[in-house]
Amino acid sequence: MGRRNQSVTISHVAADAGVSLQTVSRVINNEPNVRPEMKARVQASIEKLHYVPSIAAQRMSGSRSYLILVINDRERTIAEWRARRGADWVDQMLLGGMLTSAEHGYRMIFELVDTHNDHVERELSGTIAALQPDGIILTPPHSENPLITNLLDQRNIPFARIGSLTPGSGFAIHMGDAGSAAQATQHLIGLGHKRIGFIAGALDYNLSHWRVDGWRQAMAQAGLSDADLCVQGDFSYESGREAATALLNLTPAPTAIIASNDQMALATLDIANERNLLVPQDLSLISFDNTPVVRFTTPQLTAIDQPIAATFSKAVELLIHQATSPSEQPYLVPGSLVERASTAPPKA
Amino acid sequence: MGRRNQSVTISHVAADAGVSLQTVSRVINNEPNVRPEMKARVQASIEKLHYVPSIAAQRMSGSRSYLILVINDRERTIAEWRARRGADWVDQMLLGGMLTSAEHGYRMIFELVDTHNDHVERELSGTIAALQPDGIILTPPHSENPLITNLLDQRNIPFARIGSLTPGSGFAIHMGDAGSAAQATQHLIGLGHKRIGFIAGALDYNLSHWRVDGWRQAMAQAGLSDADLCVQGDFSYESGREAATALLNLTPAPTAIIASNDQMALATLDIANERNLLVPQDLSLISFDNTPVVRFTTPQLTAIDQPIAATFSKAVELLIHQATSPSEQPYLVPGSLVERASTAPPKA
DNA sequence: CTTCGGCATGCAATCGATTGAAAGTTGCTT
DNA sequence: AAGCAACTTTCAATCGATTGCATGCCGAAG
Repeated sequence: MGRRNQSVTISHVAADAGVSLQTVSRVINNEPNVRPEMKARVQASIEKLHYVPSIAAQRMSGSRSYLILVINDRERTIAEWRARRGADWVDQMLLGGMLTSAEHGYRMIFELVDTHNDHVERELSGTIAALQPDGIILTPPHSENPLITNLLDQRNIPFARIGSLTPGSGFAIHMGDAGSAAQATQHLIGLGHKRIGFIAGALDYNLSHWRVDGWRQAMAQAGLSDADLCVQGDFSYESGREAATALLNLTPAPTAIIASNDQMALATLDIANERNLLVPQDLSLISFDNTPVVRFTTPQLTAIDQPIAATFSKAVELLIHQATSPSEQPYLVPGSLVERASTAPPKA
Repeated sequence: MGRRNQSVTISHVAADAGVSLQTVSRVINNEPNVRPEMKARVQASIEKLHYVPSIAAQRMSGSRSYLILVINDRERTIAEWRARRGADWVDQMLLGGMLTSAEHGYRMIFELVDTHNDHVERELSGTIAALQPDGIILTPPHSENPLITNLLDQRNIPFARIGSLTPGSGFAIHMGDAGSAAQATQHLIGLGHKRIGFIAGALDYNLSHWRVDGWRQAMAQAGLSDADLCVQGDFSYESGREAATALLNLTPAPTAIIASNDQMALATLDIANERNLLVPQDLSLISFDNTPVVRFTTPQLTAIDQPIAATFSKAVELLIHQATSPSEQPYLVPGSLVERASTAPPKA
C-alpha cells in the first residue's frame, strides 16, 4: 500500500557516477562496449551506494527473474509427506539446491502440486505466470508427467527432471536406481543368499520400477528365481509392515530383503524383531535412501545412499548454464552402497 | 533475453470484458465501487483466459510482492547444518511455513545468512533490495540479533522472530522452552530422581539458556542441588558424547540426563551403551526436539516435541494479517512431553 | 429545474530495470 | 582534409500492474 520505497535504484547510481542509466545497466550485466574507466567509475558508485538491482524490475523488463521453481508432489498432510519421503529428502533438496542457486545469485521457490488433480496444468500454469521462473525442477512423480513436460516445452521454460531416464526435453537426471538395486542384490548374492525378497515402492514413481528391474536382472544373472519374491509397498511404514509380513510368510522364507526406502526397511526390522528373527543372522536387510535414521537402529542398516543434494545441485547448474550437450543425457549422479551391520551370510 | 512473453495480461482481460484496466485491477484486489454485474463480467473473463497477475509487476507498482523470506543461519557445510539442527527442522519449517503461505497466495524463499559475519546487515539488506519481501521470518540465532532487527525496523518490513521472548519490534514467537525443560525435569523428579544432569545447547541460541533456566528452577523448586550437573554442548553429536562422558564421570553420577536436542541425546545413549549402562534402568534420558530418529532407537526416547511446523505456520499468519495485538506478545506455541521408553524410576 | 454528493469507470503517470535505435566520439583511410 | 567505420553513450519505449485524479452518471435536495 504505497509503502515508501527508500531503496537505491539504478538512477541514483547513474546520478552518482555522472552517467546515464543505460550505461549503468550495461555495467551490471557485463555487456561490451563500455570504456574500462567508465566501468570502474560506475562500479565504484554501485559499491558506495550498496546498490542491488530489483529482481521484480529486472523481470519486468524482460530479463531474468533469478528464480528457480521446484515442483513437489502435494500430500494431503505433513505427516503423509514425511511418511512417504522421510524428512531427509526435503532437507537435502533444500540445502543442495539452495546453496548452488545462491552461488549464482538465484533463489529457489518450492511449490506443491497435486498429481492426482485434473488441473495440474492450470495450477502450474498459474504459478508460472505469477512467478515467471527462469527454470523449473520437477521431482518424482512429476518428472515424467507429459501434461507438465508438454506445458513447459510449449512455454519454452528450461526444466530438469529428477529421477528420470527418458532423454526427451528438459534435463533428465537420475541416480542409477537399477544399478544400485543390482549392486545391493549382488552384494547379498556374494554373501551366499539365494532367496532375496524385494519390497517395491509406489508405482507412480518410475524409480520404483527401475529398482525392481535392477533386482530382477541381478537375480536372473545369478541364475536365481525371483518368483513371488517381489511385494508391493507404497513407501509408507505401514505398507512396509504388510510387505515384510507377506515375504516372511513365504516357504521357504527369504533370507534377505531389500526395501525400496528406509521407512519400509524400518518396518521390516520391526517385523523381524516381533518374530524373534535376528538381523542380520536370520535376515539380512538393505534399504534405499540412507537417511540419518538408519545409523541409529540396532543393527545399523546397510543402505543405498541417494545423493539428493548433489542431484539438485547438478539440476540447478544445468538450468542456470542452460547446458546443451544432449549426448550426456540422461545425466547420472550415482547412488552408492553404504555397508553397515544389517547384512551377513545366511545361516547354513 | 527478450524471450517472447505469451502470457495473459490484465489488458487482455480488460479487452475481453470490454472494460478498462483499472476496473480489472479493482476486481482483482477486491476494491469497493464496482458494480456487481461488472465484477461478474470481469471475473468471467479472468476465469476464461486463465489470467494470473504477475507478481513482478505487482511488486513494481508498489503493491505486495507476495514473498516471505526465511532467514537461516549459514553453516559452512550441509553436514554441519544437519549435525546441529537435525534434518527434521528444515522439513517442518518448509512444510509448515509453505503450506500456510500457499493458502494465502504467498511463497516462501529461504536465505542463509552467516551470523559470524560483520556484514550481516549488508548481506541482508541486499537480499531485501533484490526481493522486496512482504515479511521476514528470523530463526535462531538471528531472531534476536539487534543488527538485523534494527535494520528491519528501519526499513519498516514486518518480521517474526522464532524462538524469541523479548517483545519489542516484530512478532516474537517461542515454544516455551523454560516450561518444557521444567516439565521434563519434574517428570523425572516425579519418578524419584534426585541427580538429574543437563546437557546445554550452543550458547549463541537464547533458547539454550532458557532450557537451562527451566531445569534449574525445577530443581530448585524440588529442593535439589544442580551443582556440577549442567554441562555445555553445542547441539552436535560429538559435543553430546563429551558432555555425557563428563556427566557420567561425576560421583555420584546422575541417574537421569536431559539433553537439549536429539543429536546429543543419541550421543548420550551411545555412551551409556558403551559403559554398559542400561537405559532406562540405570539411566533415564529425555531429549528436546522429538525428530523421527528417536522412535527408532532402543529404547525409544522420551522427548519434548517442538512444534516447529505450527510455529512457522503461526509466523506466516501473523505476517500476512499484519496482526497487531501487542498484548499477546510474545506468542507461545508450546512444546509437549512425549513419553516413550527411556525413563524409569532410579535404582534403589 | 438546477445543483451537489456519491458511486462507477476511464485517463495517465509511475515503479525500476532492459533494449534497440539515434546521436556523439574517435581514429583510420585515401 | 573529408569520409566513414567502429565504438561509446544517451534517448525513449517497454514490460504489467497500481493509483490519484478527472469524468460521467445517478438520484435526492433545494
